[in-house]
Amino acid sequence: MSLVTLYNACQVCGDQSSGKHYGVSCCDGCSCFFKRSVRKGSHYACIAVKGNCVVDKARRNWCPSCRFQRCLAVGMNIAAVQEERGPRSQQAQSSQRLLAQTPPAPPSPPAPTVHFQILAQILVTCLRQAKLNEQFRLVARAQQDAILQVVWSECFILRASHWSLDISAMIESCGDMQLKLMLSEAQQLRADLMELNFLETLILCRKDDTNEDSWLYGTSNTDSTTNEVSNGSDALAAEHEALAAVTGEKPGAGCPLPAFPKEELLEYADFEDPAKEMEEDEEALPDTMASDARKAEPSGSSLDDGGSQGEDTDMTELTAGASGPASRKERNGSGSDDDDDDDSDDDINVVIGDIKSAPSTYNIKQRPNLLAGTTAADKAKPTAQAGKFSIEDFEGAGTINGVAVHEFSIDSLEEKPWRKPGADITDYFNYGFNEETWRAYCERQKRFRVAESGVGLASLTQNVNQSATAMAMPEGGSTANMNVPMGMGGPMHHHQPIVGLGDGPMQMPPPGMPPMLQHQPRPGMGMMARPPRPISTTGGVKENAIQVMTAECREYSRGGLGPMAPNFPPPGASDEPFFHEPEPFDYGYEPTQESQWGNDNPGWVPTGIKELTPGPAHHPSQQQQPPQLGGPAGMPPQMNVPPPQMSGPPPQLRGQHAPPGMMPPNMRMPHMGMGPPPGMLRMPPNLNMGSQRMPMGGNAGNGSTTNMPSSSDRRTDGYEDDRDRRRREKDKQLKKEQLRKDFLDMLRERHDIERHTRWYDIKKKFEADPRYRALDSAYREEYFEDYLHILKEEKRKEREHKERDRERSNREKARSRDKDKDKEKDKDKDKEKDKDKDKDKDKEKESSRREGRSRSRDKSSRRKSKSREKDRSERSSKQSSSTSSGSSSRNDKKKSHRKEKEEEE
DNA sequence: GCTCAAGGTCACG
DNA sequence: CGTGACCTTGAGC
Repeated sequence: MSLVTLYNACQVCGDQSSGKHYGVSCCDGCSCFFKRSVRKGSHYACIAVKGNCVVDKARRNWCPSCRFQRCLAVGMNIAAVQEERGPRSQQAQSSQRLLAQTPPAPPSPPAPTVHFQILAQILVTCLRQAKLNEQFRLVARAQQDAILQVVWSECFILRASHWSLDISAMIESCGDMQLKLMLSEAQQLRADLMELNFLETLILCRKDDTNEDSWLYGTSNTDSTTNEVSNGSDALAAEHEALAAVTGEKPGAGCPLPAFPKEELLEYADFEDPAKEMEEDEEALPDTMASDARKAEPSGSSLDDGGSQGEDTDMTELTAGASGPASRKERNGSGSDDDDDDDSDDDINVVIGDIKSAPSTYNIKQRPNLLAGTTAADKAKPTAQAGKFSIEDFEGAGTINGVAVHEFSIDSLEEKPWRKPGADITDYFNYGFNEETWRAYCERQKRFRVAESGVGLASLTQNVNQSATAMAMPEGGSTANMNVPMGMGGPMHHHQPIVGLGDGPMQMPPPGMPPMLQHQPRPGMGMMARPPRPISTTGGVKENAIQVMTAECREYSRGGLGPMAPNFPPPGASDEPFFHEPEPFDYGYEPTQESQWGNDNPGWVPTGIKELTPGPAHHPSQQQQPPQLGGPAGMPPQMNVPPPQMSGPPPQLRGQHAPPGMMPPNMRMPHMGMGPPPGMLRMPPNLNMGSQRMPMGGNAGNGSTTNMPSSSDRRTDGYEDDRDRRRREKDKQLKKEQLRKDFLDMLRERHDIERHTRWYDIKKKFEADPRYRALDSAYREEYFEDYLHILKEEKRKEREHKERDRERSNREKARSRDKDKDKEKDKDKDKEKDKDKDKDKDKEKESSRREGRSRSRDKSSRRKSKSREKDRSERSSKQSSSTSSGSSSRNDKKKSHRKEKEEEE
């Protein structure tokens, strides 16, 4: 082992390298670990599930999965691991036999198996990442599987292009130029981790022709909740399927990819599926494969699609309007021409009738104490069923002074009790909101609501304190406002009064509202517990009870949007990257969206979707709105979305599909109000539909169809707004990071900070520093803690290093000491032997004296030879024992050998 | 004979 | 039972 390698760091764990092992400079531990893993064919599962555990000296044993993955990533050569040779005692014999029988296999040309292992590793990683994708997780498992079957190849290319190890050689060896080209194109994106994840989400969550039929729109059996038919496989089956697809079994692969040996891949799929255990009891993999349209789509183009969208990473993001398929289509140039196609599935239902008086099929759990009043309409509603959500839960916003809670300006409060010293902010804000984040949250709520239907606008007008804010609302909201034909504004002011805006007691407030205004999320609400949207329960204006229901509406409801109680994170959260970027040191509890937003049941999916899927009976033929009732003539179909006030199912559909207690068709979830969930990119374009919907309601009121801006315009506006917003947020994030860095640098400049230094003691010393001032006070202490943590880590490493050095020097000293001792012992022995010889000689002399000089010489020579033999045997026994104890060295052997020779001489 | 990179062994946690 | 330090072995120079 050379000194150079001695002080190299292990490429796997950073420990001291003991030389090159399997092609990589690494430590004994990692070498051994790799060898054992390969030999045993160990399949590990990441303990943290994420597959991004830190592999360093201290933590390399935490997660063997990640360690092995790291081994592969740094290029350890599986093929270099030889077969077991058996115990040493038998090695000599067996090796001779082996040598005679078979020529030794060359260890290193990287065999195809290595490629497969690594490529399979990549594939498993990207499948796993997909499963962990925050947005993708919102989709039902079975749907995830279906999507993965279609898009795995794109994800694979994406991951492969950014794999830590350059796999281009492997890809090249596959001989597929197209694949190589795609890979290099993807590599040119040079996406960072966040962008990578974002692109992946785009791939996973985009809507396209394939999946809207098969799973997104509920025409397949893939819904996990409604279709309990399970083939016994778990979600891992998706990986199997995807892997199988690579092998050519399934035609779903869009990308040309190297043909993996199926066995190996399946093995790998088993190998590292973190979700396996978690999902064992989950639903089966759907049999439905992607539609032909999707298959026909050149994977390259789809990747390019993702890639081009990658440029928009910072702008697309959360809102359906911006990131949904419509925007994609617009960007692709087909624009609104495709709307018809889009909407062919939209199943527009126009329902005329007295919704209020009609028996609702919603399973409403009445909460009379919270309802704004028991109007006739309210009374008409059916009684609640326990465990089901209530439409009021959604639609009935809590109110403060007659203003919906999320439209109520807390700035208007003269007294802000949560600011008082000693006040517990959680007494006033739930879900981690504080005044600032709540305010921003409300802003966003308003924006979305206004964009959606104008209802928010209406409600804003009720709030004097906020009207100005609303009008000055940045981004999409204002645009939408301007587009709202106020002339149609019946619904806002008269025809469909807004729940919670009345004088009655407030209704269900959104999460985060002051407890005084809020009730706890109810069991059974699950993902439905989203912040409500104002809806009429008080007006009961029958003549406007027109329902236009679109598939988007349904899709919005069922696309897994539920888990987000508020459909988008609070502003505080929005500062965070859209994705959870794997934190290298992140092992602890990580608040998920679900946990933060009080989602009781993340896996919840609305029931009855399959049954509720509109059949041919109410397909466009039926659903085309009569001109006098539906949207204005010529209005794009997606404009004809139901007015938010709608609270009952289309009468003609009642009872047709929905069993008693089920949600009505087209209303799988009483979605209404909020914006799309973060990153629900696959949502249909009209999810951000308020601006389209509102005029619809207005139109219902007076039939006016004039001044209707085109939906595409509005969507584009929303898209632009979102782009800006994303840009701003990204900039903000960068600034924040820079501030943090500066702050840490500032701390580092002071050398008197120690582990136990307290922030309050030291912060005064920084007050003059601009870096200190630049940072928001809320973050200072936090970053200080971070710095202390970093200090600790550094000290720990230093200590370890010193200890290592000390141990090494001790070891060396001990060795030299042992050698000295051995020498001394040998000398002593030699002396003793000499003495013995002397004694023998004396004895011999004596005996010779006794027996006679003539015979003595012969005898003594014999004795001498005997004693020599004895000595030799003694030494050899000693030598063998020392070698068996493992402490002998070659030097010792040589010494003893020399002594023997000397003695023989 | 040296170095390097395979192997095996075994105390340890 | 996994880990990792340590030792042995054999090929190549």
